[in-house]
Amino acid sequence: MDKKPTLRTIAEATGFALTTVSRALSGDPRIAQTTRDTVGRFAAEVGYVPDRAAQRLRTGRTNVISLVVSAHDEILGFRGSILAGLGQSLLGTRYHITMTPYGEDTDPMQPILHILRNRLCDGVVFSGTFPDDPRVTILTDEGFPFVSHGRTTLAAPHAWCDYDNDSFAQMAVGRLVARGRRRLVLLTPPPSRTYYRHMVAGFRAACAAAGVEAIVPEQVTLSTPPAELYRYFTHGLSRRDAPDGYVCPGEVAAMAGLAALQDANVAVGGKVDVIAKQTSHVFDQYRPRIDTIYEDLRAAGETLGQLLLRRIAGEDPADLQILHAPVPNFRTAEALSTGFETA
Amino acid sequence: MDKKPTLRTIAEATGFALTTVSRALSGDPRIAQTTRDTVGRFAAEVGYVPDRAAQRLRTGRTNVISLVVSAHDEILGFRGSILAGLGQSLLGTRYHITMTPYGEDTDPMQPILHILRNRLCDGVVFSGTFPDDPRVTILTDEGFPFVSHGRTTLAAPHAWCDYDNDSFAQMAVGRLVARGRRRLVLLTPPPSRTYYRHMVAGFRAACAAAGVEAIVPEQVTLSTPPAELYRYFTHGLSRRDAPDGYVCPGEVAAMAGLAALQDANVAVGGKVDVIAKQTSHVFDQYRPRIDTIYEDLRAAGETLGQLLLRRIAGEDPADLQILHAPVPNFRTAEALSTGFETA
DNA sequence: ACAGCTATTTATAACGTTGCAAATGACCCA
DNA sequence: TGGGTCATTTGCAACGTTATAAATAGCTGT
Repeated sequence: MDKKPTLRTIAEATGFALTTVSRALSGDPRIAQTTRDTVGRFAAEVGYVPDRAAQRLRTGRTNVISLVVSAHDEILGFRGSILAGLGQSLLGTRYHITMTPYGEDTDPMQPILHILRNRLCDGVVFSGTFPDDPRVTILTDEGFPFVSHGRTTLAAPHAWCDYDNDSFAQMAVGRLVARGRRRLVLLTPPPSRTYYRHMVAGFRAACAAAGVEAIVPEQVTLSTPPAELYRYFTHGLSRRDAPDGYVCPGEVAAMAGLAALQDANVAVGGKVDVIAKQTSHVFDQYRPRIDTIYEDLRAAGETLGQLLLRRIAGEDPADLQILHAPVPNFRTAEALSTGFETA
Repeated sequence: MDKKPTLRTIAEATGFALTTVSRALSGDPRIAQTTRDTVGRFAAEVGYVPDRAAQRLRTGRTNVISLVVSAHDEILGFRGSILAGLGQSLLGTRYHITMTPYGEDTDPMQPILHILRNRLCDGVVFSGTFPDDPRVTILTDEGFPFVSHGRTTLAAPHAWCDYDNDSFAQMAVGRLVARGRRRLVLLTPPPSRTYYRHMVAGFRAACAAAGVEAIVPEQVTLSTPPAELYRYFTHGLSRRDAPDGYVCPGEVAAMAGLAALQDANVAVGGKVDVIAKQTSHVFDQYRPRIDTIYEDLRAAGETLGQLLLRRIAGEDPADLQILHAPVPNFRTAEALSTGFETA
């Protein structure tokens, strides 16, 4: 493989000046069409691709997007799905993706500050948003393009993509109530997250509207280790006023619950129902079948990418806010009776 | 936030020349210890970090590692786990990670050629290795540092990290035989992959040694859609000479099989056993409990990173080959009888 | 034919870093 | 005193690109 072609290579071969070649390749209208064609053709022929480092040094643009996620966001492909979607939306653009993981012990602010200080990218995507998220504040103040996965309660508008957890909870409650459940439990994310509020609000509202009991445990969350969740479920079963419907907005939590029910010989769908939020396809093959509601993380990643590109292009953040709707995946009557459903 | 400090900032402030500052910061022994201290202290104070683009332009080193994975490698966090481990091993080094996904339709060679042509990184990690993998050939020829997840049958040694699928199969067969199974099926990866050979070899050898029947279906693989796998399993149950043990080296396939058994009212662990390869922790919460064998993809990612760093440092590829051993996760006697086991 | 255009092209200088060759000064020994 | 050695520091150039300002050529209209 011969030496990498540069602008100089092309300039010498075509007889034009360096500047002209550079302009021609960027499609500058000041350069004659014929010249642009000649240069473009030759560039394609030798397989010229601009040197990213040189471009970056000169312009300050990095052509890089950073995905900043907690090393903790690992459960069943959260990270991979977001990443896949992001990659999809950036395919064919000049942008590359770099991953910036941070440990559970580390401050979520640290990677952001590092990026800001060293201009490591042209835009940031992050998840796990808090109501009063300092990352949003500083990025907004600096005028640095970003999109958060999740909303805040901050006054200044910023770009975000979020899942409608309020609707999710309402939909889940609606389904459980339709199946005759009267004492519902919602397992929640850690209360510090913004979406805790949306989810609990939707849950309480729907329960109140339906006139059923709403139980929101405080001692366990979706981040509680599975073994402990298992015990929580097992405990609940033996209580006199045992809950008869569980909303589990996480796959691991749902499986822990289902395991507890099955180990206690409680038929799922009989005395008790469990409804899960599904971000992978695990439950498609799970038995017994349960009702689930999808959250498409890959689509979220794709939206995040698209919004970020538009933000980088200068669009108003207030126009860059997208809420994804939950998609129910409820068992059919047939599946409920036979336990089997053709895929 | 004031302007980003550069070498010049430090040079002017300390009174040393640009070159001296650069050397002092890189710990060059030709620079006096006192100078190094002064410069180092001041750099830390103003928060100097070298500009990656400039370094890269000057030295040709990118300080970037590329993870090249198929957009298809998505199932239950394959990609995320490898990535997490890779990130772990690169934490604290000067390397960043970039993801280069390629579509199922695209040639796996394409991203490699692109990287090679444009020197987009200092080292490559890729997975899904073939026996006669052209990626290995070209990267070796070019002398470009890389580590493959998986082996080849090529003569020239190269750096790799692999999972011992031969042992996996033997271990799985051993367990099934110990439980009295006599007609065993191995679901395989697509035959084009190198590890297909290892796995089938281990499976056949172990079956022969134990004197049990070895069935290796050709019409279905781990990449077959779950619904079709489901039908394959259902079909097998009704045959006169029905298999009584299934080795499923993939979580989705295992769950499809288990769903088929349960829908057909065949007790898992009764007439038939299923043993799965587990790369996430889904089966920890799955009921009925089944025997599994772990493949730690996070550890694989970490090993891949470590090997790549050593390869970049110039170590002989022949010394950079690591095989990860399977870790059995078999049900205890108690769990087998009660169906319950304390976590 | 000449000023005044427009269209197109060009030279030069940076961006921040590091490799190379050379310079400076201090010290030592004859 | 002067040449030689050593430790330390310095100036210059270059990596490949693009922004700025300036130059050139070709035209127009009077």
